[in-house]
Amino acid sequence: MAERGRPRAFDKEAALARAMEVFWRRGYEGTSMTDLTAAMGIASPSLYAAFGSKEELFRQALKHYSATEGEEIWGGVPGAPTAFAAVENYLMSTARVFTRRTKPPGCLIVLSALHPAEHSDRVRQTLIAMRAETVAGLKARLQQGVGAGEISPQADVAAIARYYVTVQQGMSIQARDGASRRELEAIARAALAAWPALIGAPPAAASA
Amino acid sequence: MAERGRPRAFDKEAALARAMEVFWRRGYEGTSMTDLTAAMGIASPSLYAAFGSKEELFRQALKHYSATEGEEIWGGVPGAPTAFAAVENYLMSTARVFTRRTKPPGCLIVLSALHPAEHSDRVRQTLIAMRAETVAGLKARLQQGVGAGEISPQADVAAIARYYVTVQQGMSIQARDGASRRELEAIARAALAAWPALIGAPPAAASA
DNA sequence: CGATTTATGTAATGATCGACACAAAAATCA
DNA sequence: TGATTTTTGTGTCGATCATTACATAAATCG
Repeated sequence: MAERGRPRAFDKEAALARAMEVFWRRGYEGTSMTDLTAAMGIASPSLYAAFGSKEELFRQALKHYSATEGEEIWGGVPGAPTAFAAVENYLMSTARVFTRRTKPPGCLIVLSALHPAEHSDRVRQTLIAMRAETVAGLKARLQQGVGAGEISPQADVAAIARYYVTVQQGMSIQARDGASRRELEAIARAALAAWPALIGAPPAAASA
Repeated sequence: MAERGRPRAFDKEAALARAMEVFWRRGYEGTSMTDLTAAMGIASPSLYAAFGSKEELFRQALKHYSATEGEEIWGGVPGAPTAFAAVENYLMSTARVFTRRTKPPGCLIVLSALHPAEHSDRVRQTLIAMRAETVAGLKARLQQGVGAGEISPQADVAAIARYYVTVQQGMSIQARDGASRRELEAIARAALAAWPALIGAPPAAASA
């Protein structure tokens, strides 16, 4: 390569991974520049030169999270053999990823910015959009299940997708409260127990 | 009454209600003294004289929340005719209370302090304990259902309670993301669809 | 080599955080 | 009335927030 100027003295990818973990554990607003520079092992001018600002660093941390943790949770969904297997894999992967001893519990995308605030509202809106995309992605996979004859065309796949994503988001709270992997798996199994009742025609009461 | 000294010039109960709503909307750390004094219509020395500190004000707001919103969500649970009716009432009340146009979406107890932080960790621990009490309360109501013969003695009532509380906590996230009352009710119905499968003996796979 | 470019460490910016000192105001008590 | 007690409004405390000036260090280019 041989680029001009003094070379960077730290590993940018490693520093980003550290930053991601701090945001994950403490939230966007709850993370201070002091927290970040301490965890990344660099001074603030280096952080600004490499990542732009706290908000831009967070956005790059979001990408890193999607590529690593997000992939581990969601990776099995698109190629799952059935719609049920996709949902099952999604929730069971969640139970595992949310309870690793070396990583913060729960989900970065769900927990990082839940409250409206002037100086973080763009971040919050981004996260809301990402969560909506999760519902849309699961709905799309369920729609495949309708095409495959696994799910009734009468079923409300949007509602089913929203339900399972809601359970997964609740698991973030539970993980924060100290729930074990086994407990999260039991929650996932309970949620999956509704499946047979959901994939048929909707009950008459729903359209009344 | 006739107490000594200059009388308070503001309504303490009304000011507490305003403070509760600010904490509810913006979270504990996300709420500043400036936010509070503006919403309550008083200056900070009056706030400190009447409520002690930001943390003590929050704790009193928590009590107020439990007595009003909490009661509206939970009130029907203890006296419900059946265990199923209790859970149904819990989730349906939640869908209504979480989506009132004049109030912040979602639950104060669930959303206010999810991240560990030095100057708010006692508050966070209190909220964790309150959420654990919710699970314990629902479990106790389900246990009554076991006694009444509605639920199999083999069923894992602790897991069932944790599952339904998890769904309700996920509904807080959904409400924050703009879900409507109808959408939350659909989530609740989907969660309730698991009920028949949950109240029998646990599947063999669960104990393997 | 000297000139240029980029990164680093120190230190400081203005803004905001929660909390409080202080004195004036408004009530009761003697 | 004067003494006592409590609240109110103004102003400010040190600490911390995200961000950046500035000078120095370390690399490449000519």
